[in-house]
Amino acid sequence: MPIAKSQPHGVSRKSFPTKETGPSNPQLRRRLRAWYRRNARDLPWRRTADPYAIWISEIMLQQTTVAAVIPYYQRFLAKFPDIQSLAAADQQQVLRLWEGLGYYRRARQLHTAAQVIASQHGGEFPSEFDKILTLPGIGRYTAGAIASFAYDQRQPIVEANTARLYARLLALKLPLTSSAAQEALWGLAQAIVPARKPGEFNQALIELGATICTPRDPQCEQCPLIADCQAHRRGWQNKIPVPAKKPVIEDVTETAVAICANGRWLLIQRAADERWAGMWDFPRVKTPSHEQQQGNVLVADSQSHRAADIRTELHQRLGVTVRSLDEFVTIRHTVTRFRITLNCLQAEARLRQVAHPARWFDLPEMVDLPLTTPARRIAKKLA
DNA sequence: AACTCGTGGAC
DNA sequence: TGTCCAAGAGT
Repeated sequence: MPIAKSQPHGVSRKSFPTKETGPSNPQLRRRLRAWYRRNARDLPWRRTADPYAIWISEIMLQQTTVAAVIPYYQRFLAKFPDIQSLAAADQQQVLRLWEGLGYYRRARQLHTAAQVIASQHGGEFPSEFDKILTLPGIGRYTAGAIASFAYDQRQPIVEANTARLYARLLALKLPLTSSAAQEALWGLAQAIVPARKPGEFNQALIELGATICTPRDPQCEQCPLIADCQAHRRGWQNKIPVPAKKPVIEDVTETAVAICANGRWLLIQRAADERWAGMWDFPRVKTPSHEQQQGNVLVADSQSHRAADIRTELHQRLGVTVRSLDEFVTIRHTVTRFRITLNCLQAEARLRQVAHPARWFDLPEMVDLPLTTPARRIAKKLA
């Protein structure tokens, strides 16, 4: 469970360690607001006060760039303009609209949350911070964002842009993911958010982090807070925040088989406990490999999978007898900690009964399904 | 506290 | 080609 709900009125100005130029300096806030009024980008979710629309945008924006989100946001709101329409939708439609955006749990929880709001909040998005925070997929940041943007409540926010900005203002040398750093960042966020128009002010903080206080080569000369920045004062703006250590990437080779029978294709629905849960994929078989670590990468040296083995496994798992087995395409796909080389084969089979999670689809049906990213690429080549 | 979960753009 | 990174949440 999330911790330490913020206390909007619990922190006095004097309680935060501050100098003349500290975060409680009203000049700082005035400069930031003035800068924002001149430099704010015109983003779709800044044109609305609808908490539903703002909610959708915040979920989509989690770990996702603005440019990637915009077309998804437009399509999603066109299809599901309100909580009721989303709550009434079936999950496959929601996933289809989310396809390509990644982190699909967001879509499933968004859908669940809409149903919770419909059944438990009278269909109206809750305005109380603690109630917002209880909804699935909404954590401390997103609850604060919705509360401040949609309801203009004084709530602090810490996300990628603001975390970097705060870390530089404080010359914070800790990794941002550490609990000590998180405490400092939320402390500053709480101290800096004003009582007047906190939503606009939080947007201004994000905007400054996104466009001026960038990860690399920040444009300090254009920053309205240059005089308040401890990192700039010490010339550390390129050393803060300190990089986190990167996880080992594993190299994986798999074989996918596009099996056709009488114009229908065999797809598998991914299980709830695996990647791309609920989405459809071409059947895959593991390619035997011998992993070996090279530097920071686990490399799989894999001999090409024998056709006879693939045929046997498909028969055992799906009860399908494959006749031909031809090379099709190879897709390289990088996911969180894996670099997947997907050898795709094309095959023909007899149309036979298959049991869940497998199913046959004709081409028009297939293109309407929520497909995994590699499966979508394959489907496009088949069409 | 460390992992998991995706994808595409910038450099 | 590789590396970094994004309006995080859940476990």
